Order: sequence, then structure tokens, then C-alpha cells
Amino acid sequence: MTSVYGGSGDPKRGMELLWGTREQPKRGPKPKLTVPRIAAVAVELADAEGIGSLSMRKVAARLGVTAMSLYSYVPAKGELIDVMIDTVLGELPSGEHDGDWRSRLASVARQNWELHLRHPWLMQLASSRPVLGPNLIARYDYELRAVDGVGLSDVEMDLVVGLVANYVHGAVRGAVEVAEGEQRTGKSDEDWWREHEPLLAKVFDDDRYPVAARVGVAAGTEYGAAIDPVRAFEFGLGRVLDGVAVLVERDRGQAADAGSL
Amino acid sequence: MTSVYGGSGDPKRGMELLWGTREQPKRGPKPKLTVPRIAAVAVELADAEGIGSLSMRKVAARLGVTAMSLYSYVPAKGELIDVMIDTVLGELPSGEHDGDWRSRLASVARQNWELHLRHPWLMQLASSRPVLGPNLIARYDYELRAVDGVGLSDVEMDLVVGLVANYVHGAVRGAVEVAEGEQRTGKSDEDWWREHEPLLAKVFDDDRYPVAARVGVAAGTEYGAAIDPVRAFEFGLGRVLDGVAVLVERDRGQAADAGSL
DNA sequence: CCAAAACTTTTTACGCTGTATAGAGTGAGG
DNA sequence: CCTCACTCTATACAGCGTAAAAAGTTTTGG
Repeated sequence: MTSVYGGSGDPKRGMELLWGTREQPKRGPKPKLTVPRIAAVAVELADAEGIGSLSMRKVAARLGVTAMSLYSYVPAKGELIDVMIDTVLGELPSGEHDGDWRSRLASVARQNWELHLRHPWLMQLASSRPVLGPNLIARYDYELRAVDGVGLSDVEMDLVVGLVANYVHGAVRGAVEVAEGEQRTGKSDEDWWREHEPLLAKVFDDDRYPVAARVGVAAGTEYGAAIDPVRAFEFGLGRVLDGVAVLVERDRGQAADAGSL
Repeated sequence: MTSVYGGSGDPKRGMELLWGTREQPKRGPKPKLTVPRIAAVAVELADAEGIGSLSMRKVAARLGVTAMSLYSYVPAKGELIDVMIDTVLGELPSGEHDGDWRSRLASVARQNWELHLRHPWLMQLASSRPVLGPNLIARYDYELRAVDGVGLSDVEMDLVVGLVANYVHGAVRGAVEVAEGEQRTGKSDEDWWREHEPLLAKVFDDDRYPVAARVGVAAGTEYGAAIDPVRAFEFGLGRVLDGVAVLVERDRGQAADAGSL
């Protein structure tokens, strides 16, 4: 008899998984595995070979078990990935903050940046539903506290934190591309750039696309490569924080508090 | 679920595909298909069912041909996806601009936003290498022209355009999630939010996560849902443009300065 | 004009995927 | 003890990308 909500459906079961609120069974053989152990192995595999080549069979093999055995811990692969996501979110700080709001927010951004570099497969789960696991909530609280008490409204706080998260997510894309490209081809981005220079010269047609040609060449020679993801990230982060600062100062003036910054 | 395409071998063949610089064969039967036609059908399928369920067999079937037949037009699925990407980039404007730099850059962002909503599968190709097709170059030129002549250095222009692209990419994620969630479950995000309110109340534990609880509830009631992607996008775009404005004014006051943050 | 060469298309096949289903093994409660 | 609840294994299926081989189609050279 098959459940109507097979596969990625049942949110209650997913919540039990993420929050570990499942009463352990009283009868039957002792389980050989645990959900956190399965998730840890899956994360290891995804880090090493990419989420695209992560399969239930490989995870099971690494655990000395058959593929189907995993299905008594996890309803389907989708839920396993949900647990993987919340697992790696647990690597992020969620305690007390230091410094002013700007340095706090910069730290938040850099922590998220590094997490995505450690686990590039996070990028590719862009269009799945959010997970709402315990580590996500803890982290959300932490990120909000970075801008708590600086004069923003609650909704503005949520929007600012979302803005930083969104920006980091977009920016890390370039870095992951470069890193995976280098891993795949064994060539550095710089080598690739030099090797394909003649082809790029034809692509950046000076007559049809004068601005692209001028700027593309200027940027390419400056970076020594097609893109410099770290520089792009730090540059964009600076602009984003400048934009938030404008908002903070505006709100502060509105609250008749002539503080400095 | 996720599509990772790797291994794509010959970059020269890929370039020929994208730029259409392949001399057509003199002997043999007339080809029934063309690469643009194949790509158009593939885009249609990906729009309708997602990139995860796009297969060579389905594309071929839609064209009245067997799967293997496609391999005389395209070396592999990865290259087909490259062509798909450049194809949809062709939907974007690339002509003359109106208005000042701020409204131009806002238009650029909104155009990219809408493109991603039309073709959500673009999101999931986050970690593939860039495509360098003709439409990408034309669009890059167009976006650069939005901020040409406002006093930024060439490298700064590249960084600003990259910042906006990165931000949009990150922001569109939430919108795609909501849209796909609604399509998959048949329920609006608002319904989902209301239905799971008791569970969310337990998740937002007021003692452990006071800030998350306060802000999460405030944001949720304000949006009438877990997130309001359009509002988040417009808010973040405003802040990003404010941050760019700070840079523009700084450069304007000071002839040349590449420093940031 | 005909055969060879060049090209497209189909057929078949292989190893891989997620997971449905059924059965075997294991431990506690009646 | 048996029985129930549970874990784990074995088997199977449909679908995937694509390699290899063969068949069909058109142009070219002799």
C-alpha cells in the first residue's frame, strides 16, 4: 500500500527528520545507522564529487549497507538533501556578535561566502523549497542580531538580512564556477584565459560592441583572468553595505536621533 | 532533480555551435533539423517541466526524431544547454538606453529578473561555466552602457554590472521557490503559511530565538506569507543602487580612485 | 552511370539512476 | 511461545545519457 504523499510530499515527516522529534522504535532490530551519520556521509560525497553524482547507492555503499536500507531512515532522496542542507548550516556561527553593525554584517556575508565555497552543491539547490531546520532558524536569529538595535524596523531588518543573503548567493556563483572549472580541467582560470585569448579577441568585436571590448579587456588585464571572484565579492559587499548605511542613517534621522557614524 | 553538466569536452565545437560558424556539409542527406530549432524546443520543454526532467529523448520525440539523431547536431546534452542559455539571453534588450544611470541600471536588473522568472531553470545552472555566446556578449555590452560615462573607471563599470547581476541572481531565487512551490502543490504561499502557522510558532521559539521570533512574525504578518519576493527584490535593488550612487559621487568628487570598502 | 565517400538517422545496448515491492532477519511485548 | 514492528536485502522497472554499429540518403569523382 503506497502512501499518497510519497516522495517529496509529507512535510510532517520532513520536520521530524530535521528536528529529530521521532520517538525511537521499541521493537525490531537495533538500527545500524542514524540520520545524522547518513547525512554526514552524503555531505562528504557531495563535497568531493558534486551533488550531481550523489546517489543513494553510493551513500549506502560508503556505509556498508544496501541502497534500500536508507529508506527506513529517510523517505526519499529529497528529504536527505534537506537534512544535508541543515547539517552544513550548523557549521556557521550563531552565538554572540562583536563590533558595529557594519562589521557584523560583513562577517555574516563572509561566513556565508565561505560556507558556499566549502559546499558548492548548495548553489545548485537554488530552486528547492526552504528547509526550516533548527540550524537555519538559529542562523536566521544570528543574522538578524547583526542589525538589531540600529534603528531599523523589524521588517527592514528582515529585508536587510535577506538582501545580504541574496547578494552572497549570487556572488558566490562566480567563485564556484572558477573553482570547479579549475578542478575539472586541471588548468587555472588564468591559463584558460591566456589560452583562449585569440578567440576572446574575436568575440569582443570592437566595432559591434565597443564598450564591452574596452571594459572586457581592461577588466581581463586587471584581473589576469576572466573574472576575479574574490575581488568582485568584496567590491559588491562594500556597495551593498553602503546602501544599507544610507537606510540606517535615514531611519536614524527620522527617529530624531542625531547620532554619528 | 538537479542537473550538473560536466565533462563537456571540445570548447571549439561549442563555439561553432554558439556562433553558427560551421560550414554546412556538402554531401549526405539534407538535415531535417537545425540547432536553433532543437534549442527552441528544449527551452519550451524546460520552461514547462523544469530542466530536471528535460531529456534528449523528450526533445527528440517532440521533433519527431530519435534521441540519437540529435547527436549529429550537438555533441552532448551539456552543449545543448549552453545553446539554450544563449538563446534565452537573446530575449533581452540590447539596444539604446533611456534615462539616467540609476534608472538604466534598475531596468537592467528588472529585465534580468523577469528573464529568470520566465525561465526558472536558468537558476539551476549556477555552477556551470559561462557560455560566451553572441547574445551574452551583446547583453554585456548593453549593461555596461548603462553606466558608461558617469565617471566610473572601466574596472569599476565591470564590477558594478557584475554586482547587479549577482544581486538579481540571488534575489530571483526566492521568487522561483514560491512560484514552483505554488505550481507543485497547487496552494498559494499564503495558504501554506496559514496552514503551517502552528508548526512555525513552535519553530520560532521565543526563548531561544527572541529576535527571529519577533522579526519573523512581524515580517510574516506584513507579507501575509513567509516571504514576499517582489518586495524583497525591489527593496534590495534600492539599497544596491544607493550603494552604487555613493561610489559614483565619490568618483565624481575625486578624479580617479579604485579603492573600495 | 556507378561506386565511393560523406553525412544523417535508427537500432541496439550498457551502466547508471530513484524507488516500489516483497521477503528475510531481528528483537521486544503479549 | 508467537506475533508484531521494525530493519535490511534482493529483485525489478522505467528512465537516463550516449557509445557502437548499421541502415538510409545525398553528392562527388572516375
